[in-house]
Amino acid sequence: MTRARALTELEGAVLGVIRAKGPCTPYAVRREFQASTTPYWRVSAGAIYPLVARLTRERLIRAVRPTGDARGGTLYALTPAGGRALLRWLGPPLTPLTVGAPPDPLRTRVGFLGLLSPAARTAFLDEAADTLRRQLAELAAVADGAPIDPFERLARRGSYLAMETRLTWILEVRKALGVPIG
Amino acid sequence: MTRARALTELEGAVLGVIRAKGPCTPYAVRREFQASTTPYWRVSAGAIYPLVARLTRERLIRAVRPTGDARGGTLYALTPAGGRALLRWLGPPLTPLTVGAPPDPLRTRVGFLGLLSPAARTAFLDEAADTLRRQLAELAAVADGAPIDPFERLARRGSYLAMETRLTWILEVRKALGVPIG
DNA sequence: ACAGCCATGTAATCGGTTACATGATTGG
DNA sequence: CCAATCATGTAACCGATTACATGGCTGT
Repeated sequence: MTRARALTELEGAVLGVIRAKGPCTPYAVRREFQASTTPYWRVSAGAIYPLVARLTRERLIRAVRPTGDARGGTLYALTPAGGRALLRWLGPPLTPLTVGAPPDPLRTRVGFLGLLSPAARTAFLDEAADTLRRQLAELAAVADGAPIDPFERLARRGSYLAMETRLTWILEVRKALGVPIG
Repeated sequence: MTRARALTELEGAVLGVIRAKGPCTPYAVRREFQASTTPYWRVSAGAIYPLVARLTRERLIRAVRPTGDARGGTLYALTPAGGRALLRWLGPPLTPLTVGAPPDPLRTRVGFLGLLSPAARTAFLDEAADTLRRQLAELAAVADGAPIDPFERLARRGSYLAMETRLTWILEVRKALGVPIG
C-alpha cells in the first residue's frame, strides 16, 4: 500500500470536473477552466495533457472510450481510487492553505504604494477602482441568464463578493490617503 | 538595449522589500515574507537564494557589503535599473492578472460541494466557518499594537476584509443549503 | 559544553508556461 | 476551396518546493 501523494489544486479540480460532468476529453476539461471567472486558471495544453497522463498512470482516472471523431480524442472517467482521492482533496478536513488568506497581487502592491509619487498613486488607485467596477459589471451580467449548477453558482457568488470587497477596500485606501476627487 | 523580462510576483515583492527596508540579507527578506499574514508566501531557502543570484546577475540588485558576522552573509540593495524594474512591476498600468479575481482554494472546493454527502457538507462548512473566525480573531489581535508602515497597514486591512467576506459568504452558503443549526 | 536554533546555501525534482507541430473541422 | 479555428499533443525551459548539508550563534 504505497502512500497516496497529495494532489495539486489543479489535479484536484480536474478530478472534480471529470466527476461532475461525466467522461471528458482533456480538452473539454480545459475549456471548463477557461470559462471560469478567474484569470488564474489558464490551464495550458502543456499542463492538461501531462496531467491527464499522470493521473492515468496513477490509476486515478482511466480512458473509457475514444470520442469517435477522427481526431483521436479520448474520454476519461474517475476510477474508484480517483473518487477517493477527490474526496480527500476536497475535505473535510481543510488545510491551513485552503482556508487561509489567499494571495492577491493587488494587495501585495498596495503594501508598496509608499514608493510611488502621489500622482502615480492616484493613477494606480483610480485604474484599480475602474477595472474592478468594470469586472463587477461583467460578473453580474454573466450571472444573469446562466443556467448553472447551484454549487457553481455559490462559488461564483463568492467570487463576486470578493471582488466587491476589493473595490470598497480600494476606495477606502484612496480616502485614507486623501486622494483628490477620483 | 536587451528587452527587460517581466518580473514574477515574488521577484517584484522582493525588490519592494529591499527598497522599503534598505540593504537586506536574503534571509532577512525571507523572514519579512514569513511574517506576512498569508500562508501563501512561504519563500523557501531554495527560492530566495537563487532569486537573489538571478536579480544580481541581471543587475537589478547588488551586494553592498558583508554583514560583518562570521556567517558570510551579504547585504543587497537596489541598483537604479532595479528601482525602475520595481516601478514597472508595481504599476500603473495594472495587468488583468493583478486586478482580476485572485484564486481561492476554498471557493474552488465550494464549487464541488455537490459531490459530498449532506453530513460531510455540513462538516466542511462548519470547519471552514470556525477556522475563518479563529483567523479573523488572530488578524485583529495582530493589528492591535503593531507599529507598522501605513501602507502595510492598509494591505493588512485588505486581507482582513477579504477574510471577513469569505466568512459571511460561507455562512450564506450554509444557509442556502439549508444546513441544520451549525 | 553542547543542544538546538539561526543563517547560508545546494541538488534533485516537479508542476506549470511558452512555443511549436500536426491534422481535423468549419465558415464564408 | 481555402483560411481560420479546433483539438491533440510534444519539447524546452523556468521558477518554486523539498530535502539535505554545513557551520555559526545562543541559552542553560
